[in-house]
Amino acid sequence: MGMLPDKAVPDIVIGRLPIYLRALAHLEAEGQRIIASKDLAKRLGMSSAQIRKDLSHFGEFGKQGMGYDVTYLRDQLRTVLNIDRRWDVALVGAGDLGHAIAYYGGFEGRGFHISCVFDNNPQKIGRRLGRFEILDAIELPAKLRELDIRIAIVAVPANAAQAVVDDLVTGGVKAILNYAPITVTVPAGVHVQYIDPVVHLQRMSYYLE
Amino acid sequence: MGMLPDKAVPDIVIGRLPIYLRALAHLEAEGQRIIASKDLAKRLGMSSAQIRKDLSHFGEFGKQGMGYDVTYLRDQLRTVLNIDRRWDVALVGAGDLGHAIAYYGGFEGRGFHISCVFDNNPQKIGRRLGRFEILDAIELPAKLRELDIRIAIVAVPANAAQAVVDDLVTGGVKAILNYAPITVTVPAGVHVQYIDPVVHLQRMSYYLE
DNA sequence: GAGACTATGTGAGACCTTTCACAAGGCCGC
DNA sequence: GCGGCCTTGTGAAAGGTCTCACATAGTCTC
Repeated sequence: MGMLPDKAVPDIVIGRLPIYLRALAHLEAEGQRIIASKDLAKRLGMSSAQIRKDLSHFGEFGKQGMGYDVTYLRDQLRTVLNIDRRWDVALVGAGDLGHAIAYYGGFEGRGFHISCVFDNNPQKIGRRLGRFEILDAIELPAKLRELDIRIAIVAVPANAAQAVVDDLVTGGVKAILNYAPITVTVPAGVHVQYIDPVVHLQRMSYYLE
Repeated sequence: MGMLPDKAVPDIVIGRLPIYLRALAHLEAEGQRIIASKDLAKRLGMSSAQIRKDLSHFGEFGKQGMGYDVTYLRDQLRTVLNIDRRWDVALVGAGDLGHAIAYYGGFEGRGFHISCVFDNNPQKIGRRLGRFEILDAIELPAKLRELDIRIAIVAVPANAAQAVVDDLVTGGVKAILNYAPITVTVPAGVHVQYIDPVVHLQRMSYYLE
């Protein structure tokens, strides 16, 4: 009945697009107008064929003999990644880590905007964290629905993370960036990405000595 | 002449070991003595066969009919990952991000210990950041060799990151955790892992709407 | 405007990773 | 100690990803 969907693009390809996008932003800042897959590949430490094949999932963005127009390709990738708009993001956890995230200036200009901060500590609720008033985590699901928020960042201790994630899912969140050092469970259709610096360090220490 | 090396274990397998280790630490804290691959897999949202095959690269750690002894497997994974010891880590960058990292309590107890902090800002050099005196980044390579440091964390702005990484490599560092939002180039044999929260968010925003 | 050069987009094949499915081995109750 | 039950460790097969290499199409020089 409906048209057949394109075969889904592999997630591993999606994962590389933000890397390409980041490199293109730097190239543009450097004033470079055109970039060949070979040169981009060199910069990123990968093969040019991989870049070309990745991009080919979404269209033909290059010019044979020339390469890619930096600005055009950047705009195309933004569209593909759904960041040709600004996403509001909820931050849960107003401790040291939440503090650092709330003050981090790198979200604006790359598609994201922290719009509210939650904590469950009565000492903190109602206080300010930078430009935010800290909201009561008990209101999490209701507030998320009210603000129509789809993305959240979790910066709470490991033992609170699963409960927070459950509340986020109840509130309609579909994408979670989890700084808590624990693997959480979510229903199908909800995406989770993890940031645990120790996991990265441990992965590299395997190769040491 | 020398004995043939075992076929190298795929890096993707190495990347999962810290996840297993983290889950085992939680299981142990919960008082669980034994865990079956099936139950661990459920907790981590993966297949039990993958866990068993991953572990089989390093030995036979389980008991048929029973599962794995939590403490024993945890110790074995620590040994495999070379974290049955403590690694000293250098932190470069004493800004907001460096501050948050220096104060993060999660390194101790998981194999790592921040042992020195560098910055290139004359206003900061000589001041204190928590328990650290901030050292002059100009002395990076010499100091790293003196202290025999193999692992570093980069928390400087993107435009300074490549120069810092080059200094780290000169100083003998073999593993770099890079918080700067830029892909850096390193010689073969040096490992880099990236933490850029925006990259993670962008990857998930593809699936939204 | 013709020829030399360059870089894309892409099938085909090589290579890598995951899953399947089962033999082998260990526990438990009676 | 025997039968039933359970889970590991692992070849083989299936599935996924990357690289190769080239036809195609565009640029640039003269």
